[in-house]
Amino acid sequence: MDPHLLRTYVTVARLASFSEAARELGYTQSAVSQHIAALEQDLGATLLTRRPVAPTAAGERLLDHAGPLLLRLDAARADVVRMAAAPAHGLSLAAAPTALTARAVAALPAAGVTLRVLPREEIPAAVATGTADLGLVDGLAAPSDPLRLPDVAPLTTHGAGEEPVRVLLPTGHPLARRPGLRLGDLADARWLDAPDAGLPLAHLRAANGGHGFRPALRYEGTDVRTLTTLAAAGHGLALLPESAATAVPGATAVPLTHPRVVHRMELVYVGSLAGAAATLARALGARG
Amino acid sequence: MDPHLLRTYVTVARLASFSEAARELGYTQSAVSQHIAALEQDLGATLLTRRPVAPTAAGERLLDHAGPLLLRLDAARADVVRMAAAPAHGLSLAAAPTALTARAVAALPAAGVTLRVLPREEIPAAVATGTADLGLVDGLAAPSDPLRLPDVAPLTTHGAGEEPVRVLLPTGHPLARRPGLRLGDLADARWLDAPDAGLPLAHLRAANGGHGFRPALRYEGTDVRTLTTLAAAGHGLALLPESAATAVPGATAVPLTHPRVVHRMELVYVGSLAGAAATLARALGARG
DNA sequence: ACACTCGATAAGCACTCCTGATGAGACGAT
DNA sequence: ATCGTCTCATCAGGAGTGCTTATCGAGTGT
Repeated sequence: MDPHLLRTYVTVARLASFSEAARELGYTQSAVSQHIAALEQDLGATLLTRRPVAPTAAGERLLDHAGPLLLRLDAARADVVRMAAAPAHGLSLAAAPTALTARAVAALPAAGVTLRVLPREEIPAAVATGTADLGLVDGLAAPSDPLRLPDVAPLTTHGAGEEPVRVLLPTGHPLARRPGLRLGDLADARWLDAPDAGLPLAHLRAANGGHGFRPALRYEGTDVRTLTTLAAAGHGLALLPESAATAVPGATAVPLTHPRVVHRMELVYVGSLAGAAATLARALGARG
Repeated sequence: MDPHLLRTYVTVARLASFSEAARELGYTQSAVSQHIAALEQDLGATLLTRRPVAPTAAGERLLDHAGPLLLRLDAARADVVRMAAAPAHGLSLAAAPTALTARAVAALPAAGVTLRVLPREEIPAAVATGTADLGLVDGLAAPSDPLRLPDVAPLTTHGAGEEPVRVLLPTGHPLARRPGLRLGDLADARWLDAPDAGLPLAHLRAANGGHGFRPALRYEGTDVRTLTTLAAAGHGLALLPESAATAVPGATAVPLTHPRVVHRMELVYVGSLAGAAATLARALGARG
């Protein structure tokens, strides 16, 4: 199972074409054909149907594995290379959209920081592969419980604060006057689905036994303001940290009383912090 | 970063010898030397000091990555191969020690099952690499929260029941008469440390901010009866699921009132269940 | 001082892996 | 139906890789 072969396999599967994959990878079509044949012989299973080119059942399983595998490989290489390379001069921070509270932004130094906003799931990968020196992820969790992060590499995490969670709804909404809301009562409401902006509706549905939490409008992007505007306009409910949900024109943020979850922020990095990264981490309120 | 090179690297690091590693891998010493040289050139960093052979800082990082990486690789291969191979006749179940409640054991069919008890952390790997068809893991979690499992491969998990947690102490112990105990009050007590038998003291310490929960006696093994006997003899406290902690001669099991955690069991498998495995899963009480 | 162990290096050779050319189906247009 | 075209499989050849054997140089213990 040469990573090379794996890489050509995933591109062939993605492009659904041997010749296209060959062009993209800089090989000849012949080489790609031989790669796939070698993989199939090695594993003792046909991975792709030809004409049309599509993964078989076994091929689908391999695809599930291949992504994380190649990612980990990149992460390992980046990690080791980083130790040998000269320390970077700038400092780059990858943050989830809703993790960028005013407090976090205020903690950034005046100059020399590159800030990149990414979907939450991609942040550990970005940190592991060296795209960012420091990651700031967030998510819902039971109070003082650590977040569940995809483990692409051995990463270190530090808690960096928690805050209450609120349900954002249009001011005219019948539930907007309530002092608090229970999530279970909102399963049948219309929700915003914004996986990249930190509103993982699928998680809520899963926590509710797979029922309810049907998406009304799906937003693909990482802008929280857009999200709050959509919620205010009645396109669906949004579950947001207090700091992101307050002071939204035309919307009311009602505290969530049950289940007892908080919006938690965590700092992610590889190895140990040094220099500017350590300073920033302290400023962001990282606690052991 | 050929997995081959990675594999020889980890064995060299483990054996702290090029020649020994060559013998174990069936290569010549020369080949091993060239492998390491190739890796070092590829990554642009020296990974090992020679004489004595020991990993450098960069090498240590690579070692951290290599284990999970090679494991995932094995898991991927096993998963794909399994799809092509004939379905196994027997059914093998890997279970964590404290996950084997009387209810679980009663659910096993009369014949045709291979049962293997493993430390909790190894079960996902065993299932992923095909060593077991079905895994039964357990652990402490907030009520209805899923467990945190090392993700070696894309695995499916199903909740399979929760039960209260109890602190097991000798009947004569001053705290044994209490109706309930708070974990925070027990940080300074003497605890049993049994990582393989499902008593991860390190987790308790981590949850407590790294303080307290000092190990009194460390037990390396997977036998729960031994553990309860040790607790009854006063060698240290043990945190166990209700079903494992009750009816222990000489010991009293006091409910844990805070934090609100439960002992949760989950079924782990790869892909979807079929045949005997599905029947067993239903019997074990798996819920969607 | 000596033999011995261990890792690095050099040379040789088999084998791998790529390219370029050709073959074999499938599909659409005429 | 026939042709042209597109796509993947196969074949043959050559550059390069990766292994082995052989030898060296540097520590190490006797």
